[in-house]
Amino acid sequence: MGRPAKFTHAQLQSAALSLLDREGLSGLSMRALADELGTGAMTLYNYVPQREAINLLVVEAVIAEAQWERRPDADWREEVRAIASALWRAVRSHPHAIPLILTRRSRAPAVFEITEALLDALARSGRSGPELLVAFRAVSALIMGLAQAELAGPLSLHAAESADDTIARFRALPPERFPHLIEIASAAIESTAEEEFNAGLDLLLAGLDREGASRNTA
Amino acid sequence: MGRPAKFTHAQLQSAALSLLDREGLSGLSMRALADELGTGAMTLYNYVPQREAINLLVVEAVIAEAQWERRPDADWREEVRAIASALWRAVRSHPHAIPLILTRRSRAPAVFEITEALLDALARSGRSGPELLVAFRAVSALIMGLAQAELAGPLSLHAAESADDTIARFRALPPERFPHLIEIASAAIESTAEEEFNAGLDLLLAGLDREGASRNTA
DNA sequence: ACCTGAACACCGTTCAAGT
DNA sequence: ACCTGAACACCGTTCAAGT
Repeated sequence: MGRPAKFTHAQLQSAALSLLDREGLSGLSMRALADELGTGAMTLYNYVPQREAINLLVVEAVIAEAQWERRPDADWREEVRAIASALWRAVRSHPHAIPLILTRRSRAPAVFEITEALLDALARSGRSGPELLVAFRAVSALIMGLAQAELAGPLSLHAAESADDTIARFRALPPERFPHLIEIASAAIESTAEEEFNAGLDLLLAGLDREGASRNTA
Repeated sequence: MGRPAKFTHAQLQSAALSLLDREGLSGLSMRALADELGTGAMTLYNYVPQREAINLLVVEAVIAEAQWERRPDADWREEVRAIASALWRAVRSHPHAIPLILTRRSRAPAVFEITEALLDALARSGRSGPELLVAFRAVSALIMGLAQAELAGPLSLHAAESADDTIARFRALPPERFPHLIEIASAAIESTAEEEFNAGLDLLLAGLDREGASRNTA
């Protein structure tokens, strides 16, 4: 922590994120990031011990974008929904960062805040200890899994290939072997990611509700 | 096609997977894979158009390992559980492949088979079209998200750091700000990945059951 | 047809040197 | 203390050449 210093940590962070958004995962290199900042590659090592720290910086930035209205006295289902949606939206708005987030989200300090908020909401369903852990695991797995699914295709229409190509690829499958695959591919064409996320979360919330209720009455 | 050919496709595939298992994601390079096979890097391009095809080969191999007992007349919940567990186990036994699987699973033909089987089981809950799509999305997001969560820590004890280190890291968090985080970290120490997976899947199955039931009686 | 070495344009990072 | 160019050990891939 000396004097002037050419860049701030925040400058590195936002330059890295915008470079990633613009050029994709393979475009985020030390050399390219240095270029983006108008300096040489080695200068970055004055701010960061290794390349991996840039990845963490990016994950931190994306998670920090998740903002929601805190309402500690709202129904716990509403609160879970608000937090989960905020996280899902933040992640989705930086699709190239998703592989990084999936593998590093728990090493980013910013995730502690939103995780604690989610846990607080889930705890109000009457869970604690191992049950709280499982509820948390399930909700966050669902959020990240659904955010990811969009990128992984082939049910996604927003990938490199067009909707027509996707339909064509599924039409090419033998219908007697893959009738349901063809069925959901058709359904996917008419649905949006938001609808699917909300409906998927509803399924899990129904399970959380029911399991909580059955235990409360037992 | 062609004559002799130095290697079979299956040889490439299993060499790539064992190299990945042994050396990790960064150890799986064209040059290292060629070494593993006792040839030069450029030879691989006789079998594969680009590096990315190696990734797909690996994903294909892992998914193909998911085997389960087909029982088309069993209760749909049991069938979903059997298929989901098989997939989860296959993925978990190749942890270094997880980032590849997450982002490429739907481009691997082997995934069509198991997906159709999962869809068939889910369809027996009385769902079709958009509802079947959402049920499928939720189940597969949960499987992949839970398989991934283990690697991402910090609630994982199987990562590079020891259990004591993990506990210490959470003890260092201010308890008044992160009470629930500390609570589930303690719970995680005494639970296994299998227990968490089964309990998480139970939550979702309860939701699938309830939503299905309410619709059937409406 | 299948094979392969040399070479090119990239990486992250070490080292040694500058102020 | 912060900065930085040269150099090293890697990448994936093109090209041109071998059988």
